[in-house]
Amino acid sequence: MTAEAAATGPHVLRRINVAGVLQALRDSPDLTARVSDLTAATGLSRPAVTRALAHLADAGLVASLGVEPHQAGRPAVRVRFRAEAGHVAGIDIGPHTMALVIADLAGAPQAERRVPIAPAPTGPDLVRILRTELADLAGGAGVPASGLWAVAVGTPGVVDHGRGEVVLAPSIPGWTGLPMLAGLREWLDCPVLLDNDVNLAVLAEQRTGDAAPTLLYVHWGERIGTGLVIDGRPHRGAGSAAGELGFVDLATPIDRTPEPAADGLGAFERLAGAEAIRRLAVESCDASLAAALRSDPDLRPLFQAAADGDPAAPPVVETAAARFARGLAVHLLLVDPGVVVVGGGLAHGGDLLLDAVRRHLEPLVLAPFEMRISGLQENAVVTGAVWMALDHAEKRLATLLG
Amino acid sequence: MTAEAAATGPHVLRRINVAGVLQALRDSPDLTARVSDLTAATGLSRPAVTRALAHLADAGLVASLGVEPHQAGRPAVRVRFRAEAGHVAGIDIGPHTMALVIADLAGAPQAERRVPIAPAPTGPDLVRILRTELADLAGGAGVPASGLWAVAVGTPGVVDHGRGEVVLAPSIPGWTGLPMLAGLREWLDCPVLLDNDVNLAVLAEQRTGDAAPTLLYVHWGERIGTGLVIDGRPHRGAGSAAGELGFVDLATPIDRTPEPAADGLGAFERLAGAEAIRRLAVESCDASLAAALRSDPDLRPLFQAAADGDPAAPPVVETAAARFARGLAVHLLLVDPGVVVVGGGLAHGGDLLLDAVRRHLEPLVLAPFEMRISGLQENAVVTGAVWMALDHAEKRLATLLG
DNA sequence: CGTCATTAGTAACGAACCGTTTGATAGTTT
DNA sequence: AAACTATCAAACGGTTCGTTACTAATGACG
Repeated sequence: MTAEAAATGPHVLRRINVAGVLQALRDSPDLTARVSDLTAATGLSRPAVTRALAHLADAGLVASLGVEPHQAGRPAVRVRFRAEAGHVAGIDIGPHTMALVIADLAGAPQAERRVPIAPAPTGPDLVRILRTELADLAGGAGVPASGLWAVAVGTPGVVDHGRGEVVLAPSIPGWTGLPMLAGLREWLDCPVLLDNDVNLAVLAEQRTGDAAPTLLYVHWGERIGTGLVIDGRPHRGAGSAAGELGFVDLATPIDRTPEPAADGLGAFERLAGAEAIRRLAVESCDASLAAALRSDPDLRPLFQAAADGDPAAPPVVETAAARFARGLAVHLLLVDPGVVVVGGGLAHGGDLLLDAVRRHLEPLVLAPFEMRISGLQENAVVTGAVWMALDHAEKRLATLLG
Repeated sequence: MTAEAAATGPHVLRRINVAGVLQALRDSPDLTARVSDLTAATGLSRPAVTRALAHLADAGLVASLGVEPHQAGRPAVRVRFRAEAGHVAGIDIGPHTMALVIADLAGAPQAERRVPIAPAPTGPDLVRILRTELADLAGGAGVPASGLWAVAVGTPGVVDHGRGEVVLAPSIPGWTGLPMLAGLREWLDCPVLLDNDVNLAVLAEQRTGDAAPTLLYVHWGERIGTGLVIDGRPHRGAGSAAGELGFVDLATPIDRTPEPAADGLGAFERLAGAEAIRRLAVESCDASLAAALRSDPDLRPLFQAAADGDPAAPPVVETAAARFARGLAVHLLLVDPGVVVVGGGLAHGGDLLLDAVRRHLEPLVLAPFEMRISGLQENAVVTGAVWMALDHAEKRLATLLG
């Protein structure tokens, strides 16, 4: 048995056509359609569509809505995709909060929750919280645990998506190599996927946003990292280590050997990360603003000051934009993604900051690009987790068509 | 008509199965197989395979080889993929030579030729040479012009692969925006594809080499550029401008604005390109070696000197490796390709040079990687062009299965 | 109020494909 | 020469689709 590339009979044809009808139904507005709509969309004959719908109804994936308002002739029966036939969960394990969303097969959220996490949690702590909250959330939404078709979890750190294991997570003790997924899979009896949070954020931006097939997401906060979607699929790299813009070294002169990092941050993060910008601002701004920035890592006061005409703020914004542009330019030169979405704490800088970045970027790159602020913000990672779980749920859906 | 996603009848099933049988045959060693081999490989029944082979024979894509030596029982008939049913051409338009290869559908070269090009050619010159040489080569190989299913052309510069147009080619006057492809297509009556030479070189490395699905090719010569294959498909970027490692600026201090280039080279090319290395060597090596390097841009004497124990050579090699590592590290951090293949003039440095690069690279990156010298060297681009033409020929092959 | 036009759904038929079964064929081995 | 083995070819039943003809349901109009 080498490839098994070929089909083996008419029943395969039926499966293809049933899948096609289902696809057409799910692509329809409101997830409902008349039989005639489906014949037009699939190119199949009416009897073939009817047969396919009968199969889908047997599998519990479509239901009839009865007759609909009509103009002339016999009223058509509307059929509906039963999105409630299955559910998925997306989970974002962030540094301070855990976000959970349960969505149906159409991706519509059925229940969501944000749980604050006590400082300095350990890996086992997080697993415990996750299990408690997920069970409670699912129960409240009337979704039995067996009704979950797939669960996707996003976490900071380096994640081996293939093996579903956290490879490196400096900020959470006891998180690396934890047999978390095995336990969750056993408990939930469904696939549990794990991925880097930035990878999930890109996915969310790409699916939810303007649907450019290739897109670069840049997390610009204290840490700096990028996620890349190429032709609709996340690019993680051979060792799940792509997107480490934060570790690019633009500071050390070319013929000097870079020093190893002492604080766990990457070279570019030390130059252009939120903490670096904050320190710049504290040094150069007047007393009241400096005091505000000294007490709180949030940079919004800085951007507010710039918007209000404080003369000390613009040079800081300018420097931040210039440095960030130097790093981003490298990525654009190497990958040319066409569309860049910026998220993270610095996204609060808005177009004020982004316009400065664009201005500095323009002479450094060779190809045109678009750049915008993330529209999802703190929901990006959960949303991406839901999308990834949905992608996986397709496989289970396919088995129901036989 | 939105998607037409579904199949529409048993004939589609037949097409799938015929394609599967053909695939199994083409995957067989020597491109030949017995009927029983094909039933095992495809999972189809013997009559189904026989029917499929009859269709393929009608289309001219398979032929019988008669009975074969046997052990016991009735001797089996061997069938053969008729690779000579169609041909493709790959063409590499380099700065000094034009290389042409005509290959059959199996990718086996039927005729090849390298033509020196007089210095400073114009675009129309190149088109004239291409047409003459291609017609002559095809004629000599017994392949009528109408027997070409696809032609792929690789050229330096920025190429819009989608529209098949040279966007930017600083070194060849009258090459940009030339309606070359329209003319060639009309003459040849087959698809003519155009792509950047580095993109084709990667493709060749990926298909010919150890078949890692994701691979980064770095051309390290006077110019520096990279090509990327992700999951078997070339990544060109949204604006066909990916892979411009040569323009990455690692020299300008972070808070200074980079100067626009005066010589057409990129910032990293001015640091680590062949010309920069040569100048370094001329300055620091002793008289005889310096003289050799002054008169000839070829760097092989430098590497020879290093291998022979000349004390002046290692520091130059070391500096070159260190600088190159700094640039390559950026690419590895952002994309994590896993496998890096180095081509171009500096590839003559061999493992002597590459070991130094590996040593400098190791503390700069986060994920493991393999790095090796290109095995194809000056044939990389033509070979890649043949592969790309073959990829396109698949479409025509598919139409023959109906 | 009845008829007609219009649209939706259903049943029957023929065509195409696949897999299984059965029988014929061409060699080798005993 | 007979037995054996693996391959090839033909016939049959099952599944799927598309086409065609027919029935069903509703609004418009006389």
